[in-house]
Amino acid sequence: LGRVTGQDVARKAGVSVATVSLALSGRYQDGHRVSAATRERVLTIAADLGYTPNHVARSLRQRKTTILAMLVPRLGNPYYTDIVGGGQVAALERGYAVTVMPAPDRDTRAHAVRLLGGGIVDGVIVAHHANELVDELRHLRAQGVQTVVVQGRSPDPRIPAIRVDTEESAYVATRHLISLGHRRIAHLTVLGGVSGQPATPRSDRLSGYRRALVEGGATPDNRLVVIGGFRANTMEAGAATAAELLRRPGPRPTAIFTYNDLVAVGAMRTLAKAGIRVPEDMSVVGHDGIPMGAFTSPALTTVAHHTAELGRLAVAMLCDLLDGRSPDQVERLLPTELVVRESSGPPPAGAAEAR
Amino acid sequence: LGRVTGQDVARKAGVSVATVSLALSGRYQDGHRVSAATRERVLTIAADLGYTPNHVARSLRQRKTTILAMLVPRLGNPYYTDIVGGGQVAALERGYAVTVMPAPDRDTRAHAVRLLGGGIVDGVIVAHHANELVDELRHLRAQGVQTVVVQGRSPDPRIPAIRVDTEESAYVATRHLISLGHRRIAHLTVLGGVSGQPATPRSDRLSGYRRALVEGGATPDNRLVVIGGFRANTMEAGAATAAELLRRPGPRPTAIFTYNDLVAVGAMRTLAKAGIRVPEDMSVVGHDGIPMGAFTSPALTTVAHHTAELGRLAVAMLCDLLDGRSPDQVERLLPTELVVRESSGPPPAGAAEAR
DNA sequence: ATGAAAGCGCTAACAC
DNA sequence: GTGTTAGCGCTTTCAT
Repeated sequence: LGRVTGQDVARKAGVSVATVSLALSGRYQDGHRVSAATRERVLTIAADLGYTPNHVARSLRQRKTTILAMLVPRLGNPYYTDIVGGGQVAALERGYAVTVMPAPDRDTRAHAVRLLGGGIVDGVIVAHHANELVDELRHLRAQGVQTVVVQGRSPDPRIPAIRVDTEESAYVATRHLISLGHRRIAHLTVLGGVSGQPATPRSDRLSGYRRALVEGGATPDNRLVVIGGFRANTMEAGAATAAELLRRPGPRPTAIFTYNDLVAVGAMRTLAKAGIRVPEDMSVVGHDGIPMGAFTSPALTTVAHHTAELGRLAVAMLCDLLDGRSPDQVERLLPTELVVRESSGPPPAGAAEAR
Repeated sequence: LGRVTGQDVARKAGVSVATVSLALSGRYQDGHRVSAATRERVLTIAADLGYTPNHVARSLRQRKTTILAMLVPRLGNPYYTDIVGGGQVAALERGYAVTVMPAPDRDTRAHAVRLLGGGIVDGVIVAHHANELVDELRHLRAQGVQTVVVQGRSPDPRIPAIRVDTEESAYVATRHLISLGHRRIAHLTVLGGVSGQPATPRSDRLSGYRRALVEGGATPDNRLVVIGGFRANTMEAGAATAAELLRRPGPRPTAIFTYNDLVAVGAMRTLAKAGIRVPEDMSVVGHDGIPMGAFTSPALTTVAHHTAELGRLAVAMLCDLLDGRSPDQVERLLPTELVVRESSGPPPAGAAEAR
């Protein structure tokens, strides 16, 4: 379908393509300028014809796309989409557009990385359990595509990372429960790992949880740790792991700390169906602070990340990289914030004996 | 940062760039083939050098990007992200990658449309109250970028649309409440409209709601209709409009039908805080069937769209368009499904007198 | 102030 | 089988 090109505009305006480009770019540099008259004419004709410069050709020529990509595992988790939201406003301020590539599985991930490595964007922000994407990150870097990691470790000094200290935030969440008087605290978590290596539960949160437990004089008990599958950071998985927890023999926990807020929401659903009241019978504390947590009943106590800020800063770092400025620090940590709402309270009266 | 090009590979392999292209493309057509030996050599050298074809150059040459864009208002609403998810698998099956462009406001929307019109993708799926995007849609079409509308009207016979009949689904939702015995049914809705024209509440759902009311022998009462602001299809807006509803004088409704599930979740939160039990004191029925609705307490009764299918079919239609096949129908309607969960039940015993 | 020409990296037509 | 050549649509020297 005959797209209208700069050539068409040039012909109709009786000028050269170079002039069309100059007129439209509005760049008044060097001795190169275009008279107000021709400029005007070119502009009207371009508008008449509905001319839009071919962005692909421009990108090829300028070796610059003015587009940033954000690679996320899936859009179903508001945690990632909130990061994207923050990143997008920061990008727009700097003249970049943001495009989101969801890569839920191996195939789409491979496809996405191949494309991104092909220079269709100037840089990419990887918000994607980045520890599992080391190869992909290196590949992108090798192609000259600048990258910044969000909420993952930097695999390379030239790839800056920004994240939240999840060991610490898990510690804070668990300590909150301890300070309420809980001693039997369960943890619902998720399997993770780099391909080719044996899978282990995501260890940061687990160790923060254990640290708080030990510090509070409670002995970590593996029967209280339920490990969901690989992509088990979902409401479904939360419901399933909570059900598994309730099935296990032995005295019940009086509180649950979950991998993230989605898991907490799923767990609360299972508890409600089992007739277990939150927080009277059992407390629930989530992790990451997605908006949904403020609207559940009871509203969810959580350790909130500053998600939008995370995205904002990632974009800022990426733009610095693109401008040739290397960032002051390779790994940047953002603080978290304990948000106490309604789902956490003191353990039930009878629980002390069960201890 | 010296990207490695096909030229580099050619030089090192002692062949021409054309051969490199041929070898890598693996296309065995016409008389054009490359000997197994050179093919092998090119491949290893390419791998050694870490060569990735420049996708921008390829796109320019082939006038084909093999990328599809999905334009969505924002990522915070799972409704849209579920559509994207469905679209993505369909796209991948056909060899296309999907990229998501969130366009929450005027600026980003303009930016996105300019880019998309510049040929950076082969086609775009607009899942974006498309009635408000008529100009943008026409612009894209004029640029030769194929477009398909999801959940909006087709503004042009050459732009196919796929959607759910929301008048009907609102009718079904309301009729469900009527059949449970409710007569005072409130509706929380959202302001919409095309720019330049006076804003009105999104009329489809409102009229389906009214139709069911009239049919059920209940008189529509505007005091029971609360209209949120422009982008009020959120949990926050649901909480606010529900609060507004409770503040209004006159007998309380025994049920609420909401614009969508997010609004329902927000409304349920307000009801819970006001000590109003759902469904014993008041029923709530949502609309669109996002996953979250299955995990609230009580679980949300809703009219589910087949969201993933919507995305899947949109991509199928778009690919047909790209292959030169025009779709059988310009507007395609998908059925909805009433999902009765826990948030709807008979009105409280005393409610009959209040009628 | 404007035009001619080169070239971004790739693929496809054609020649050999 | 493989190399040569042209050209996708744009921007950007360099002349004029």
